[in-house]
Amino acid sequence: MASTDQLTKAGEQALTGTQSLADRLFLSLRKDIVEGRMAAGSKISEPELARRFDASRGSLREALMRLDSLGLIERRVNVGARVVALSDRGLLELYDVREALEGMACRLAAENRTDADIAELRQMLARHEQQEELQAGTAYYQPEGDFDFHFRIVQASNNELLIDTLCNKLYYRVRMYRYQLGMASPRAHRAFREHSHIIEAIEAGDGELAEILMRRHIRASRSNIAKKLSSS
Amino acid sequence: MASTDQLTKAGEQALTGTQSLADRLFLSLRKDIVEGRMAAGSKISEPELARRFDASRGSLREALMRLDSLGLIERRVNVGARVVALSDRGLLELYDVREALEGMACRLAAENRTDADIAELRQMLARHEQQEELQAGTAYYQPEGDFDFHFRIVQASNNELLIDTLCNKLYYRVRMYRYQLGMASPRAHRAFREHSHIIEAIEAGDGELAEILMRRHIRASRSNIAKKLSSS
DNA sequence: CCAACCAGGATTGTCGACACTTTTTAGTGC
DNA sequence: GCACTAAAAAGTGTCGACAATCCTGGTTGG
Repeated sequence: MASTDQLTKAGEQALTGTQSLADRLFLSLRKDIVEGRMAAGSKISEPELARRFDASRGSLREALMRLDSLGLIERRVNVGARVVALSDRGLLELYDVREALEGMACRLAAENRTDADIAELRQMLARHEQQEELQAGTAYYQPEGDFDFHFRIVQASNNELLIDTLCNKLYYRVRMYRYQLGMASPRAHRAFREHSHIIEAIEAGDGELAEILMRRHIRASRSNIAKKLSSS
Repeated sequence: MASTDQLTKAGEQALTGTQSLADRLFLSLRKDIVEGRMAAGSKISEPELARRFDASRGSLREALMRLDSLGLIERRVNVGARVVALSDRGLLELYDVREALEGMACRLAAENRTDADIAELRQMLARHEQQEELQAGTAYYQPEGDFDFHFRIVQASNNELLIDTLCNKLYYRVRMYRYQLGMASPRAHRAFREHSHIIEAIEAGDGELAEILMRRHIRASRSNIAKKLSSS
């Protein structure tokens, strides 16, 4: 339950200019929820949080409102807010939505590809390969490497709505599940090859193939998780 | 600019129980934006709106916060909020996201179909057919009928995240474009046949086909719009 | 004439206090 | 001991006021 308690007042405001107190509260709370410092399903007390962050309840409520529309907390009128509960079903639903959206993102990335995008994707893949050779085995398909990959492809889709929906909304829920259920998948080598083939399809401008490969990639991950869930 | 000015204090609270003032403000403003009573791209003055709705700025700000995360307004720190601007690009982006998500919804609806869902879909289609025969021609593919159809299928997907994303978020943007650009498509008969085939695929439990047909259906509509846009 | 600068006014961000609702707790009767 | 009631405590919803910031128009200097 112990939180960071320190709002990075100066940090992170390079890009967007100054940010409000409510913004910082929002970012800080989002981090705490995603990384499990606020337990999933636990109740949220506005006065207590306001004291802890040394802010007024009004500003805090603004932050909570935004967490609500991110789907990270649930609010009920006159009752209060709780951190959203994690469930097997919720995780599987997330995979289905990602399959649809990231498949489309991958198709668009292939259709609108630019030299810069491809160069960056290839470079990232090379980095991952190096890393994989070093820590042969289970290391690659980790939050970091895998996430970078998916994140980058979505960015290359050139569809603002898609980028916003995935990168600014859904991915926080994904991260929350990863952190808290500790998804260390044993699909390291296979996942790397799949990533490689996806980039090839994008480079070739083959949107249809790129989408199919991305969907398979995500579906395979989903099956893997589903199997693990059913056996516990 | 003249608004409804009357918050339905009693209405709509049957399902969720009592709703807060901020809730009602949110619903009312959302309606005004979607239906164009607040012009797209226009600036929003918090004090003015608060006076108009006879509410405090705090409650109003809560409503604005939620409109922001719906993507219906855009806020900038210390500057204020504007109703989101409509653009050709934004409309086309919306279609791509819908194609991905509704395609998936359609697949899931086929895979998890229930007798109740199918009965309701068939019944709705029959209603639309009747309506089409009456007003032969351009009447069917109208906001109402078409929207009901897509809405119902998404509901049948049995994926809470998908339902929430489409029905409680994206569709308001869709409605906004429909209202304000007045999309009266001449695809009446064809669209109806497409709907019919989609339902058949769902009824047959053929998720793959159902998804393909839905994606084609949406993509055809997108092409239609794209053509119209480029010729103006 | 144009650019930079500087009030004045208006708008946004933040706060503390009050009203109402829900939950908890203490008490009473059976 | 248990169920029901009622008071009190805690929590949420709403409001009005103050402080910080931004936009507007006019002014000054080059």
